[in-house]
Amino acid sequence: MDKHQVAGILDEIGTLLELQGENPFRSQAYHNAARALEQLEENLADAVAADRLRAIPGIGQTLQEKIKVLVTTGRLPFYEELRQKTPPGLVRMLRLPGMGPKKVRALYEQLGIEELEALKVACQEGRVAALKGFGAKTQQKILEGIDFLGQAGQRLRIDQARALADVLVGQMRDGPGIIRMEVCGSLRRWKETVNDIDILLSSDQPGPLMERFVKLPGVTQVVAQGETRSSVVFSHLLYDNRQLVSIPADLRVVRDDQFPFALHYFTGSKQHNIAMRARAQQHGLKLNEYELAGPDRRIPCRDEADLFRALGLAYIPPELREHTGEMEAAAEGKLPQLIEPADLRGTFHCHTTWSDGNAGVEEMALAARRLGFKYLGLADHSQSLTIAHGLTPDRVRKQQAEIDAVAARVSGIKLFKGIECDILADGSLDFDDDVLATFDYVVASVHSHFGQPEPEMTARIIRAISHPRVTMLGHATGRLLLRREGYKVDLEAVLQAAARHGTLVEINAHPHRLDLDWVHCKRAKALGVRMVINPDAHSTEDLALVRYGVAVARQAWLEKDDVFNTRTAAQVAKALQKR
DNA sequence: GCCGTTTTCGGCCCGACTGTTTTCAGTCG
Repeated sequence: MDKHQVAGILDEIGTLLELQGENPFRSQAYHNAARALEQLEENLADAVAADRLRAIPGIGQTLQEKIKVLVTTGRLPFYEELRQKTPPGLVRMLRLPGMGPKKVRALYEQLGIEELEALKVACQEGRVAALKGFGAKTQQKILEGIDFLGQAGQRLRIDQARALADVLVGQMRDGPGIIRMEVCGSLRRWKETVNDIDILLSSDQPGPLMERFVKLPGVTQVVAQGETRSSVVFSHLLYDNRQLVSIPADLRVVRDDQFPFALHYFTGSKQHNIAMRARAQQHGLKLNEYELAGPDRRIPCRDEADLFRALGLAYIPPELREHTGEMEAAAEGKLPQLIEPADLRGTFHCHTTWSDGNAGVEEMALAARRLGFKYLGLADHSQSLTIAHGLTPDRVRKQQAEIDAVAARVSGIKLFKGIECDILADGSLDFDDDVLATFDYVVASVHSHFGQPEPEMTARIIRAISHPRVTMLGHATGRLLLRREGYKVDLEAVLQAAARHGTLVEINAHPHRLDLDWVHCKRAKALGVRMVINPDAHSTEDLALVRYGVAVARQAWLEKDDVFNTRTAAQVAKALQKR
């Protein structure tokens, strides 16, 4: 059982305990432990074997033992008993907005409702409104919530949420009365997926702004409207008007002198905030979303940097605010100089119409130049991937001739000739050495036999990346975002092999299949692996997706030198030649 | 269930908003 599975079970236990009406701090302890496990960099089985779990903050004696049982036996009697006495439908009912464990429990105990479908019927028959503590409005909200869950209610990918946030902010900006405005929450921390959009603004007249917000075009539901905070559901068409995407959006308004505190507070994460409040307490101060204050004085701050400084901390970038050691590092002045989007000088994993891309070589080159890139690596698919028009050796020659021709025509951008070469089932490569030798670089990727058992998949990838012609490993885990699945691979072993052979490992930045997450990247860095941020671009627009890769790199505390494509074109050319 | 330079017991962030209440519990972030 890997750490994600164990973390999932601990999370579920926490939820089940809430539904049992347990001490909330006890259930919280399970959620906290789940979070801690997700961020574990090393292999969970190793940590268990070496008795290192206890050292992780949030995991004590009891949880260490439960995790150990789970990892070694794959089961946990305590969990199974808990599941037995809680109908699984109750967990789904918790996802309804405004429904917490107490309400779900009341519905179950007093009406015997244990499924969303039964709840809907009970609402329609008016039985819910008759319950003590419930009423007509609650009943109506539940019905709306069931509807919303049916059509949306899912976490959104960050690229979709950003697009919607841009629309919302743009619409708000058109009006008067706004002093400062910022998108905060998990969106500002660049999490892969987000639950909602949080917008914070400062103003002297919150009332009219609230009115405007809830009446914006695209607002399909007003969930709450107060003097300083409103919640709506916002819907917008994305992808050339082909897909309607909905997401809850919150607006909060504060006075301008409160803005830095509110910005920090609403950016989170929750764990980071709790740690910050504790630190404020150690300084004899109280921190909330409005102020940092002692018993007899308020400490004025113009921006977040002032706030951190007042607590003896260097400025912590939003991407680092996950309570994973950033406070300690900031206190000791040991925060890294994070890689910046502008540090990227080019990218490598890009397809063209020669295989399954939808733009030609020249179009891609021009688009890369417009983005300010100094070089672009073209890496179409190799011959085995027939479904994607993989290049045969003959077409490789023709494509390379075209790249030379485009390079001669287009100035200001250097083109590298690459290939995304399939790793065949046995770990051999899809071209003979004489063909491989014609490329500036080779990205090796798995595109077939995804179902191989872990040992075979691992051996296959390690064999491929130890090949002297292979420059970088493409989508190392094949992880698909939202579905969270990839191929089964011992990533630790793969990263160690990459470190041994000096193989670059790609941070695949395409939001659809973001591959290495920040925990993986931290581990990779610790093992001495250098990374490369690639968008797996199939269109000119996809090139801009490297920004998401930069976000992952920042979350992993990577600096400019940790990432290969921060080098100049000349440095890249030299490095590739040496191989 | 976790945690400890005020603590091994008694805390555990805290304020806004809603709905059902008549002073507050539940939910959310």
